[in-house]
Amino acid sequence: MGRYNPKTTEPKWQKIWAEKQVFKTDFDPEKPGFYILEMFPYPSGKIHLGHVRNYSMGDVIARYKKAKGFNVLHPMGWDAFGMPAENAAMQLGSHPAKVTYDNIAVMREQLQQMGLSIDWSREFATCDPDYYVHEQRLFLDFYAKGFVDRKKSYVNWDPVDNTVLANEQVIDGKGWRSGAPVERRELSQWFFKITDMAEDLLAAIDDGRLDGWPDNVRLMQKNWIGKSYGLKMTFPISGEPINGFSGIDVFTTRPDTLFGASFVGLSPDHPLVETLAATDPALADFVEECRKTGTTEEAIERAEKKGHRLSIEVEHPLIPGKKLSVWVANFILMQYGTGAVFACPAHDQRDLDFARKYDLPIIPVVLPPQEDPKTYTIDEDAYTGTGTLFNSEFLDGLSVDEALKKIIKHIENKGIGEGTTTWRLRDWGVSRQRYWGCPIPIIHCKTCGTLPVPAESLPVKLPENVDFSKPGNPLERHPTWKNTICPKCGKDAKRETDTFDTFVDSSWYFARFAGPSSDAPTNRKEVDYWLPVDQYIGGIEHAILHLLYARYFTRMMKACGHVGLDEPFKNLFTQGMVTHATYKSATGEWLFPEQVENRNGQWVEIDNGAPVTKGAIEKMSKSKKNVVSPEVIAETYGADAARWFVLSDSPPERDVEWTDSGVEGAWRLVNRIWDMAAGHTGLLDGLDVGQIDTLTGPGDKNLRRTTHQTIEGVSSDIENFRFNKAIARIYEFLGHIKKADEASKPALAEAYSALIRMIAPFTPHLAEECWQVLGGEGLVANAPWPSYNKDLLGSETIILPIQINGKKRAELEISPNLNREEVEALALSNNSVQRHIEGKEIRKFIIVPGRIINIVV
RNA sequence: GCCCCUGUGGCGGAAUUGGUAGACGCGCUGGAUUCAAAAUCCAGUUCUUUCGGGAGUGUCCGUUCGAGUCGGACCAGGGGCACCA
Repeated sequence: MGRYNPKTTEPKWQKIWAEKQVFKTDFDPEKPGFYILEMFPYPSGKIHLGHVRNYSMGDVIARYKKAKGFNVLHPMGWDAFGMPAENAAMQLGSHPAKVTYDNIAVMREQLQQMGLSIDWSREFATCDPDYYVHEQRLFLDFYAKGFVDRKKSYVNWDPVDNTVLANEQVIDGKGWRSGAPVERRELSQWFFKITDMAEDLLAAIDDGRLDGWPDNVRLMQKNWIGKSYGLKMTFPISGEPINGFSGIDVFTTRPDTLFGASFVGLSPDHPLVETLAATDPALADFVEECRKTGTTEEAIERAEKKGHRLSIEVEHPLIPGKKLSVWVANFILMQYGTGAVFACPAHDQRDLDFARKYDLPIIPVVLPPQEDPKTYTIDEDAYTGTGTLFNSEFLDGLSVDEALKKIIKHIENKGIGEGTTTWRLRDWGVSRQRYWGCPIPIIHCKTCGTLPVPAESLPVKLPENVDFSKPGNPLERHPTWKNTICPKCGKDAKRETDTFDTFVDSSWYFARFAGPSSDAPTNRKEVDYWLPVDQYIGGIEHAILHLLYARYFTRMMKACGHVGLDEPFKNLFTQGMVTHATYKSATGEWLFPEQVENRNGQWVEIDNGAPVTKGAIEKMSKSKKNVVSPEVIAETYGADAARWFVLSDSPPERDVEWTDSGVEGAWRLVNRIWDMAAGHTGLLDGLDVGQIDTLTGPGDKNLRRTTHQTIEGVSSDIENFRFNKAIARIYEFLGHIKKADEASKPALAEAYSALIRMIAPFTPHLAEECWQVLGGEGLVANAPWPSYNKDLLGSETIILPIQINGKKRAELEISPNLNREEVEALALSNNSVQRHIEGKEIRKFIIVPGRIINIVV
């Protein structure tokens, strides 16, 4: 037998799997279905290590479940709409469709070379009109059901390019191309009313529907939805009403601190502020200044706290005669609550920072335990903990919880406010002013208003001849595309030129896979059989947005009869990211890792020796160029070694920092297994796989015990996503097989048969080749998973560590079924134990059966 | 800033969830094989030591017979923050 050559072996088996349609899946109500799905990739051009890791994990599960007798659905498609293709069109002049489909062709080839057990017959891209026509149909259904809304919201506006920018395109508050300071601008946009379902999206997190999800993801979603109960109340404006406002409605989750109120703060986007700014140039300047912060919560929160005092004052609702100043503050978000707050600086850090800056009063009203009300003061830090109310009239002496209840009741009784539930979650804005997305099927008519495109006119296809020479939305400036006629009155009308957020595309693709050629958006019969996805796998970076939108979308689809369930993903596994250091040239451009090297401790560009700044270790992303291509590994060592390697070292949920070392080890393993198999040609000839497990032979107890222990361990490791541990076990098993010289042929056959079937999910090509050489029946891809016999797992003796005062001093090898007294006697007779307890009194004798002995002296 | 996560030898990591810290792999050292090399195989590898032992899981403090694991405070790194996907 020659050396193992993946270059010929891997394509050979891929061809055989394809010809025999081993991974093609059909609806079969007789068999239990198992739907495994990895988050589908954006076709960026080449697969990267994150993909290899993600799809290798999914493939292990898919092949394992198939071996366990499930009808496995393991599809693949492309999240194909999005900004990068449109940017490429602007920079290189190529059409987004061409760029996208070219990239898909390359990446499909690369994925196929990995030997994944995917049913390629179900493949689609979200930019296929055959896919997005159904997205438009779904939208019409949602529109009819009242799930869709049109309202104003803020976007990043580049005043030079006259275009809307994505958050990613805003760098230090400036447009990425123009360099102009970006403004926050209001625009009418389409929304899905996700807040209407906030209650159920939240409830499902804790009522068992998401029990198969990781706790941290559930917690993140819970915090994101952000249900909170508080008080909405009015602070009357002193004197005459201003511009029709007689009071300011504020929302607070800490009404217990009402007597510590120091001032009232308004968002720069608050309607009252807008009316005042019309006649107050200084205020208008301040508001404009605030709007330069951009739209992200992060930017607003991190910006230096700034305020502008208004000329109006409000009255404290419970303290007659007390007036509070009113400020516009840049950190107050219009989207949350009422866009106005009352501030209690003593018990809120942001309010405290603001109060210190503008010299506003600080009145503590919650006294921490063990503090004296006469001497208690607030220094650097606001006190946000629990305690006893003081300085608060009728609330004095109450706990925070009691005070919250009492004050809400009190305000409600006075009729100046009410207890209210608010949500952090905002409606989902789906409008994008871009070309490369699914057109929103809406028609604007001057007489009839806004109308949905009639279902029979779908799809609304993207025009192909578009102009990318300038920034802005090509659909908007296309000479003819937006011209249409009103479906109601027949007069000239305009198409909606916004396209969908790409999160819409990825919110239902999993349902489409269960019937990819259906005339309706979904094939109900197949959807009911396959869904929910039994195992969903993807990056932790999608923990909130994608997963929350998909959960909401599924509810909307259910309401329209397209699916029969609320929660699309039964079990979720979030893998860690593949990270790598970033490198920046002296001119501030990102560099690929292969462009730089370390010379005497200094990072330089290989081409010209120019100095390079090594930046943070971040998730691999094309925009920062800190990517390592898996091609080199696959070309040198083959797909199996690459798959084995990405799963072998790190626990799957953890981030991995990529290093080159270690691939060699995977390559060695491939060869080692091949050599072992090649040394036992025909070992499995004529043996029925199912029968091997019951064979017995003399003198090979140890080998059989190891074989069955390994089967048990590897099976549970795979079920629990502990691929690194499964692999470690296989390494140990290899060592045992090699040393089992005296084992009989049947025991050896059992070991080899189990070994090859256990490595098959990890290194499928190698497994097929070995299976063939050993004389296994059929394809290992179709072979059942090895089973183990519980009776063969146990060993005759166990090793019990002995501790004296919690420190290990000796070991005891005993039979596991000795009783307590016998163990105690054996322990005390041990030499090392005697030396350590000599002359001391035994105060406690702890025996944890099968675990440990601890003697306290 | 807010929410979530992570931290163990030279490196990636393991530890049955409170019970022998360092499985397995990488790297390194020594040996075998070879004309030589590659490949392969075998052995060793937390630090320290007067060879009895002592120290040790980011830092400090606590709970316990016993802490990598539980609690508190802190430090460092990563992810998300609604138009990157």
